[in-house]
Amino acid sequence: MKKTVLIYGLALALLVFLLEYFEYRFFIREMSSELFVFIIALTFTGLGLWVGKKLTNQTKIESPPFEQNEKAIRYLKISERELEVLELVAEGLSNKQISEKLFVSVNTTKTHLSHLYEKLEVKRRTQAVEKAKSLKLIE
Amino acid sequence: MKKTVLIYGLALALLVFLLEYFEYRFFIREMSSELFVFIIALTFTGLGLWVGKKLTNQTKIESPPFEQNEKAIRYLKISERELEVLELVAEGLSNKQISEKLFVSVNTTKTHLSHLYEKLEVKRRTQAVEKAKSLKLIE
DNA sequence: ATCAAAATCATACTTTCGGGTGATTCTCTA
DNA sequence: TAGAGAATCACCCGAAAGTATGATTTTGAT
Repeated sequence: MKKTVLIYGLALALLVFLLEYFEYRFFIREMSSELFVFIIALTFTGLGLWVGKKLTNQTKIESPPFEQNEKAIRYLKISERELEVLELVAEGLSNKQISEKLFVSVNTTKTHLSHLYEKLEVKRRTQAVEKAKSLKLIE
Repeated sequence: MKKTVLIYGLALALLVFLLEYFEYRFFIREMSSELFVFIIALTFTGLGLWVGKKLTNQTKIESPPFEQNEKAIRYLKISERELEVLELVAEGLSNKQISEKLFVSVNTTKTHLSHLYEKLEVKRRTQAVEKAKSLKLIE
């Protein structure tokens, strides 16, 4: 990162220096103004591309961070509690285990699940997990 | 992609045109040569970065290719048929649906599943799917 | 040809899920 | 403060899932 910026700065400085040194007015007389601008433009487009590649490579190779699709959650009108249940289902817990974790009765868990199935338009918990993951509702 | 290149081309053409139109020699007299080069360079570095971002975003979002962990499958002694069942379970199918797809009885499917649960050391289909995915047995 | 593993199926039984219905309490907002 | 939505719980019933045990058939390797 720092290295990339440094190299970029050096390249920039070098170009300016060279132009100055060789009296760039001389070049201008030799080539058309369009060509001159073109060369500068292409050079620095290349540099920009290169810098961009360096920068993105360093941020993208890392872990692909999970970002929850909150829009979808809102759109599907899935409540906080329902989402909690969904996450636990995705971990493979049984209704009973989920109920114990959340300190509610099994019936409550079942109700939440029923609502989830409706909203996700599925029939089974496995399908719910699949859909929820594909919609990025859960990790 | 095409759009990106098009916009880049247009920006380039526009700049050249403007410089020509306003007799850019006039500018040069007003500002130092370093400054002139600087502005061009910065402009096209920015363009390069932008183009780079567009391009990488389109190539990087692609799919990270799935490669099955065959070693683990062999180590766990999971048979072909069992793996098939596992994949269908992961798609959210019921035992009945799986049985129909594989042209076997529900009992057979259940037997395969029992064996899978043993080998994966889990109790439920949801956990089996979770574990199988984390072990890269299935996609 | 024999042996072992895998695949198939069955029967019986228990547990878990899921659907349907209805009720109560809480909380937030118009 | 009235009303809507969320969370809680209960009861019932049928369907699906999972367990246990045992049996037969296929298949591949020795």
